[in-house]
Amino acid sequence: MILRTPVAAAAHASHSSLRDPAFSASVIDWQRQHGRHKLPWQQSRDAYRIWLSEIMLQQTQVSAVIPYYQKFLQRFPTVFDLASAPVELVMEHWSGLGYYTRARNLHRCAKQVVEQYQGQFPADPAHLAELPGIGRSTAAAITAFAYGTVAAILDGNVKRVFARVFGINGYPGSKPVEDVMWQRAVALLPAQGIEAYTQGLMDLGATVCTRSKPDCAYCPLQQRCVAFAQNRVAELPVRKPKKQQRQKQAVMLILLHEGSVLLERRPDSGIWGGLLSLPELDGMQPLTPEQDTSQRTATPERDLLTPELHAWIARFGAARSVQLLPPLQHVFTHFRLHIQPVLAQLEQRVAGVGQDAEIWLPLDRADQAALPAPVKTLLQSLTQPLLF
DNA sequence: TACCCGTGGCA
DNA sequence: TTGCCAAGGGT
Repeated sequence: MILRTPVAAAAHASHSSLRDPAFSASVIDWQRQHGRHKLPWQQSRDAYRIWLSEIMLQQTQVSAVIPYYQKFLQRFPTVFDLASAPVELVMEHWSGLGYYTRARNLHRCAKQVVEQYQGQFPADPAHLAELPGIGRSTAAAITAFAYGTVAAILDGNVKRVFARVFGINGYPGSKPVEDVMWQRAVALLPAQGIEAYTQGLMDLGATVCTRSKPDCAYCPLQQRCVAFAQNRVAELPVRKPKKQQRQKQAVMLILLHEGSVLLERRPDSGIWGGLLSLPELDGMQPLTPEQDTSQRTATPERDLLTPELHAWIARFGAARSVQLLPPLQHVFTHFRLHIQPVLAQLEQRVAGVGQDAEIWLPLDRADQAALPAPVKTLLQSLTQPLLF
């Protein structure tokens, strides 16, 4: 395996089979006639202004950026003004735009440009991409607009256009698909007119080849568009696959004595931080998919009513009975929790075991306690034993 | 490598 | 209402 720099890899990937001068010619011609020319950052070739706009536009729509861009430029007219400003002031002017590491990287980048490049943004995208907050695509956009450097961008607009025009299946966010698209992006670069070409790809994606209801009738690439020919415009690019919810399981112990249940206070950080909850015997173990699909049936008792469990219970007293209750699920934003309740009734409670971290709550007060919703539901169901 | 990061607009 | 996603980069 030969290691290559991104630039060398890009050049290597520029297979002649992918070249197609008519593609860039169509984009350039369309951009000059129908593209956007009056955006605030298009009025100069000042690398500082172009850089600022590109950072603000990362994952952010034009309409949201414009007021921030103008206000920012008014307060920080040059890279020197920005570099010498306190980061708190920069954050104030970024507040509301989101993705705040962009603002910190912007400030760091300004300092580096001043210190390492005497305030002049480098014209080599490889050098530019070394700076904080500037990746391969942003570096190419900045150098193309500011210096006319021929380099490829690959943002969300380009990915959408490419996915449709070339009929690329697969999620563009995945590494292999992105690699294919970078190869296309490099191979299709024009020798002349990089500014109009780069802007044209962005404009096409933003105004014609939109995510929903694209204006194929006015698209300069319609004749060569695979998705249009196959009537698959609505299907491409492929949607981001829904990440399968993480599955976790917990065995919760319901230890009863004289109408009260044993609770623990959870750590302040993490799920249910600071709430009271039932003791969890084996923490939250991830479930294998096989286990997940078999959750309809209760875990075999022999697997759960172990000697360790009985020993754990015995610390609190003599158990009259230990039994499994029906499992239940609780859905969080980012994972699904499978709860296996174990009900144990104490004949006698060992005195002095209850430390300050252990709380005995009367069951009839469960509805008022600071309990997680599924735990509260579980405890309340105990007062209606007919359910079991 | 897949996930995280903020906010607003849209269907 | 909810989910998806928009001029990506850092980890």
